[in-house]
Amino acid sequence: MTRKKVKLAYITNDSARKATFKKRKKGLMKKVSELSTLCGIEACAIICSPYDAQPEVWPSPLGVQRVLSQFQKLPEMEQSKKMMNQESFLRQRITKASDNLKKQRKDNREKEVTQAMFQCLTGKSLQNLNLMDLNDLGWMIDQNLKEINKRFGTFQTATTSQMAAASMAGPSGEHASQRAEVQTFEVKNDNMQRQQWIVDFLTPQEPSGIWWPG
Amino acid sequence: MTRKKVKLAYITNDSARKATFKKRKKGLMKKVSELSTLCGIEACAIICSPYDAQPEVWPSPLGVQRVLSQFQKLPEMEQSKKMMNQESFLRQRITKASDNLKKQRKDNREKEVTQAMFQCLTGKSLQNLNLMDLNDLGWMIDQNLKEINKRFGTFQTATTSQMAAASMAGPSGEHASQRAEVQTFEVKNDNMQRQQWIVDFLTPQEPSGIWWPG
DNA sequence: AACTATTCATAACT
DNA sequence: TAGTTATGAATAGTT
Repeated sequence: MTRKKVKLAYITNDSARKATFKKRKKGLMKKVSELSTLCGIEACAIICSPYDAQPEVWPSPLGVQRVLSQFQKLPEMEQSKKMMNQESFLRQRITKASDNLKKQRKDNREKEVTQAMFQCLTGKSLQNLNLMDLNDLGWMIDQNLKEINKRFGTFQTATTSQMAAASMAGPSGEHASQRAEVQTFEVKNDNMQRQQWIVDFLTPQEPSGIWWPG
Repeated sequence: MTRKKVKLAYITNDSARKATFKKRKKGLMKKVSELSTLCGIEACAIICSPYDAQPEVWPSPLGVQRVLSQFQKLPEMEQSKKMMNQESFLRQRITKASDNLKKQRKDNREKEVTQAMFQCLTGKSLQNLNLMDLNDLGWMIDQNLKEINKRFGTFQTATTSQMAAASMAGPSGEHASQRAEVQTFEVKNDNMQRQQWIVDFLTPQEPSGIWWPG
């Protein structure tokens, strides 16, 4: 019943800390054992704690000595070179976490905009979207239109397909259908026109605003 | 998309072994780092592999030396005493696994019998149960009856409750209701009687066998 | 290297 | 202290 994500910090509660230590020490030893078995490499672990008079080691005193001798043979300078110290280790994890956050935010935004797009298709008003939302929405619709046209190109050039495309296009599609002479729904990536359309849309004194059926 | 449970053995495929090594080494270092942070203890890890010219260590050369000095101070005999060697480690895991298997079998059996009991209540025939099944079923029904009677004792002694109890009791309940004079459904743990009942039940030439509604 | 279905580890609870 | 369980984390196989 793990409640939260466990903040990575010293556990101040004594008994909780000891319990966690016991569990994690066991888990760690198991991991070392598995790594060694699966990959056929020599590894050792040494854990010193106030709970045990002696350090706990894996796999055995001799095993530890064997691995240590490999390590200690290296001159001090060489040791430092390849090794990861605690600071760089943490720095690496922070960087990773930041990258991840950024990616998540991007994903979330894309999902939001996609949702807005589909809400358009089911007739929801766009009145509560701000300028940035509308811009992103327009971009996404363009992307979808491009994809649709690309697929059209693969199969046919007949005009019978145009209606289906229009029904999936949202605002830009609507916009496009107002100039029905255009033979396909090729995206005219005309940002100025869109900006104007959005401004028109957001201007309240225009009573003939675009409404979605629903 | 992990298919199987990963048998704990040397991975013969070279590239798979290397990939696993990389992933698990990273995971292991993270675990060591977390243990150290969460519990405020000094730990180090050293991993030697053919993939890296030098051993990889955590948390740093100095950190390793610090932990090692604690370890190496101990006389050899002391070291061996508390330490877990590879054999005893594996032996411990085997014992644990066996215990677990036994417990699982017990649990499964209990679930089986419980299922049979509820199938009784929904009118399924008992013809395909063997002697051991019936014995266990009887035992379980007794346990349930005991529990029911215990709860009855807590609330009331009125006879109106008896019918509800009978409807939950399964074969033994049916058996009991044939001696309707009994004031409560106290379990008469009469094994001889039950054995006889089971034998009767299993004897095919008895056409007046007990049938469950359904 | 990135992805996900799945196994594994374990925090919180008895 | 040890056992249980829901949930977060690690990772095997794949792309």
